[in-house]
Amino acid sequence: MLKISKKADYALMALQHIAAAQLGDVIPGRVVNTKEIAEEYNIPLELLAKVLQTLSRNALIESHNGPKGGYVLARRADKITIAQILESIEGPLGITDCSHEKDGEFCMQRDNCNIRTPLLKVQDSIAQLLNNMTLQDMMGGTPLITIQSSAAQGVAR
Amino acid sequence: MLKISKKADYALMALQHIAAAQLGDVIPGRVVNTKEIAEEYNIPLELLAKVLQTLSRNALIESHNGPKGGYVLARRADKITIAQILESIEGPLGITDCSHEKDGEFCMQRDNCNIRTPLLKVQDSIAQLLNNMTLQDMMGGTPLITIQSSAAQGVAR
DNA sequence: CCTTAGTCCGACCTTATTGATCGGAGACCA
DNA sequence: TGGTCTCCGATCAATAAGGTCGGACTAAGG
Repeated sequence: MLKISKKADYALMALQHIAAAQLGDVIPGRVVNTKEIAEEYNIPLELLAKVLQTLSRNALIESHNGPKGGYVLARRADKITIAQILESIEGPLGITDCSHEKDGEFCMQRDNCNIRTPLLKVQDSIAQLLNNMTLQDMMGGTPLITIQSSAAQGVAR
Repeated sequence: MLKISKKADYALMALQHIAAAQLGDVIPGRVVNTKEIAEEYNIPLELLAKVLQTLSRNALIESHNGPKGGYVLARRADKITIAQILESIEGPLGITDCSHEKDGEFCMQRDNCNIRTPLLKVQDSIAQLLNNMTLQDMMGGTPLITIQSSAAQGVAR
């Protein structure tokens, strides 16, 4: 239960990879294309492309077309939260259907609903969790920043 | 995103109702049948029945057949956690596909996967949240527990 | 300047999961 | 013992996810 979609998974992997490339696993500011990511993680190429398009449309990454093109982070890794990434792909966080009811529409159970309030509390806790964790925080295994020792480069790629 | 299924929703409503009936909104120890719950909350009768069957099979409620039959809580409301309820309906908690991989099977991305560890941290936090909240806590606007998000700190570095 | 290879982009199809439904079996009470 | 009320298991339709195809654009290289 509460499983996030494959597309969201792919988005997280791709962003982690792009961030790592940009922070300097080889060359700082490097542009990385769809094919490279797809092969690295065994993700269906065309599906990953679709995911990256969505992320681009939501201004999390920037696309550069043509030969030597690819994607670059739109802003610093510590300014991109997990919540933003997931919401770009799967839409707004909503444990229940009645989480974001507009005026006028409401579920059939609304009148006597006895679980709405507690569930919204749970939802808030999860939202807080995802909002407080950034892409930077996910870069645990890979060396942060720095062009440094050749040992570090060996590990990174 | 992260939306729980309708069936899980129904399960929570039904259990809350059964618990309320049992704790004495009219008669303590009262047996409540499927039809009563379905009408109270405008839930499709047959679908709710299926949900209750599942809960019964998972030993969260006890079924009594025949006229004047119905369902009763299998144990005290403060001994039933939200996690147990949701898992009965939707299966074990798993943010990602690789959450409960058995030996031998693993996702294609496993080798170079860079997000598995941080996501498992997030999952643990959510599990903790759901395990610490009982059916009792959902009764009548009672105060709720809130966990502070420790996932981000735990993963960083 | 023009060709060409490489890239992103948007619409389409297939498959799996959820939501909902139907008829039957068992149990209790009169 | 008959009838009625209840739970139960198997089956069908709707929705969303996963995956695929061809076209449009860009920038380099001759």
